[in-house]
Amino acid sequence: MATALHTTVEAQACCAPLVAAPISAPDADALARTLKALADPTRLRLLSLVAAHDGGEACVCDLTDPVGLSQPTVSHHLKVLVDAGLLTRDKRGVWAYYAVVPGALDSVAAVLDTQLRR
Amino acid sequence: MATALHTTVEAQACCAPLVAAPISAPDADALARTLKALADPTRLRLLSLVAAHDGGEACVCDLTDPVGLSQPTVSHHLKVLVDAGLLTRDKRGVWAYYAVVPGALDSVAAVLDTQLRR
DNA sequence: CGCAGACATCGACGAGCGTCAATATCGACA
DNA sequence: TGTCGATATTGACGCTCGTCGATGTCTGCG
Repeated sequence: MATALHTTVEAQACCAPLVAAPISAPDADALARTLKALADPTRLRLLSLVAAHDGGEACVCDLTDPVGLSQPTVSHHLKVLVDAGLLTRDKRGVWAYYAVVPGALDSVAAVLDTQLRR
Repeated sequence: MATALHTTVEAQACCAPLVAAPISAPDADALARTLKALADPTRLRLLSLVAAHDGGEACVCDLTDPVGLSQPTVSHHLKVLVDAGLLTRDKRGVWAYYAVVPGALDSVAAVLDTQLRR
């Protein structure tokens, strides 16, 4: 589904007029959906493992052992991350290769700084 | 309890050697605790409302109406945010004034960029 | 074709979360 | 002292989440 986080980021990320108006309810909902996908230690480790892997991509078999969970559980977490727009899935032959979406984390960080700073 | 997020941030936030090694399990746990506090639309709105309020602080009575929830529920969410180290509580007389912790959100954003970028 | 392996889906279970009404606590003020 | 008002705490409810074992689906290979 890839929640878009289309919150209007000000022209420049640095030194915006700080918090002018509070976040709207729909924007808060969208941000919360993305953060909920991130707010799990296993998913953070999976994201990190994929990012640190050779070529920036990894298949499920590379990730099952490091996190110490069953294969269905790892597949479930990866699906959550893909649905949140944080990971991409590329099935080549028998293997499914996951890679981090380039700007996704930056967007989250930018919204946090822009909308909630003081 | 104020989870510290003491993950060692590289010397400069910009252009670090990207993801060298995956996040450790304890670090992932600490980050997840903070993100879990953020991953709720009501708490995001409360954080935003406090940040946007005059003087950077607000009491419970200022926040109950905008979010449309009961007073105990708002108090509960504020306690979660304080326990996560994202808000401070200052009780003056009958009122309790909440304010955003200056660097907290920046830390979260920095860890996201540093540990999970590619 | 038939088998083996990689991954996804399903169903179920226990734990945790968000919300509320009811109640408790505490400070201000008459 | 006694009452009022602002906030915190408690107990309960329904719902969501993380995890697993079992099973389904699809690909490559003999």
